Amino acid sequence: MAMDRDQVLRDAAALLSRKSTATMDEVARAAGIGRATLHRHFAGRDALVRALEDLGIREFEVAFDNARLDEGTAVEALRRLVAEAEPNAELLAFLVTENQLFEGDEVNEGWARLDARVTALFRRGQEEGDIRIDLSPAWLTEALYGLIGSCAWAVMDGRVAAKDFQYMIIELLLGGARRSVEK
Amino acid sequence: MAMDRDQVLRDAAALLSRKSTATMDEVARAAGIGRATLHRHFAGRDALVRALEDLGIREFEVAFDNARLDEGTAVEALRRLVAEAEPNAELLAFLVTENQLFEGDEVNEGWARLDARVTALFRRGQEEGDIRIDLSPAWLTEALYGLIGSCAWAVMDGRVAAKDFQYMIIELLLGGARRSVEK
DNA sequence: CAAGAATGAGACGTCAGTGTCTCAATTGGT
DNA sequence: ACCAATTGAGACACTGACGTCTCATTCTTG
Repeated sequence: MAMDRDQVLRDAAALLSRKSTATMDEVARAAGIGRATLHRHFAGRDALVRALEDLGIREFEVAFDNARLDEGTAVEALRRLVAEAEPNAELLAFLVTENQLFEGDEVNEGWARLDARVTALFRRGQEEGDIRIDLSPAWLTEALYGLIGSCAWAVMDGRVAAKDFQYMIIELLLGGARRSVEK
Repeated sequence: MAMDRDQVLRDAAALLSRKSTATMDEVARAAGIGRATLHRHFAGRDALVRALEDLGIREFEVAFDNARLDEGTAVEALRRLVAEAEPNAELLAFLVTENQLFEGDEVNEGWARLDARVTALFRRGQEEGDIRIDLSPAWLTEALYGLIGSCAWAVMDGRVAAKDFQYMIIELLLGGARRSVEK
């Protein structure tokens, strides 16, 4: 069977986001391939992590494009964004939790660019009056990442149904847990 | 200077939550002590992690007690909970992200007990009509952990002011990002 | 069906991190 | 000021993971 590079990386992300000290052998097993094959495609652990960063940035660059963050209201764009992010949620969880990586790297740049797009989205929502102004765009961005990661883990552990992924994130992020009188 | 065991563990958690592959030497430096001293107090890396689990569970057991989760409305209790959790937010972040640890351990039990208390709090809020019923208590629990961890990191990185910690978490968790018409 | 490419399993040397030890320096209590 | 306890720094051997290699097997392509 031909190795699906991206799928291997996704499996690696799912494992490493939960057990970042996992052995290369464990990563290989988690991806269903041999350790030798893993080394053939990724020179070493560093290269693997670098590849995870690259894939993550590329995937979310595409996801953001597909979500058309500039179209419609910010709230609508946010819904599309979460939907587009779902397939790569575990990858995002890994990148967010392991940002030891962003130390003097140029990867920092790619990530900063993504960050800026999300932050700008929230800011636009604030300017249009749809998003609260007492919560900073930077915090809302972090919170979005955190909720996506948390939900991805909850789904992995079976505490949240996969089909509820988008709903749980969007509803909590936008509406909050408190039950409003109206509605 | 006498070594402050708990402070060392807190420093270790702050580092390990962001760089879980950190060396014992790096942990020691982060805690401002020598590697030998670190080994004197914690037999090894496993023992260190175990100590982090123990401290975390103990701290949050106390924090939950102090928050008096059964008194007043669930929303009020939740505010107290976040306030009590703040000093140990980085510790929580470590425990939540590195739950590889919970594999056949008895630590699982301590954590499950804490989990149950938070989940029960959200459930109580739902029964009292203050919390939305379309978001499961299990998810709200995970989301709370995630937001606390995310905010702790954001504060560490300077993206959120430390003084806004409680406000950012509580307001987002309870009220959501969307700006409601009334209010 | 045959030739080429890719994979899995295992063996092997290497090395960074670990855990232990010693000893001088510092600290804290009396 | 003294003594006991603790610490930091360094040296040391050891271990587990890493990275490379080989070879038989499987998969792919024409």
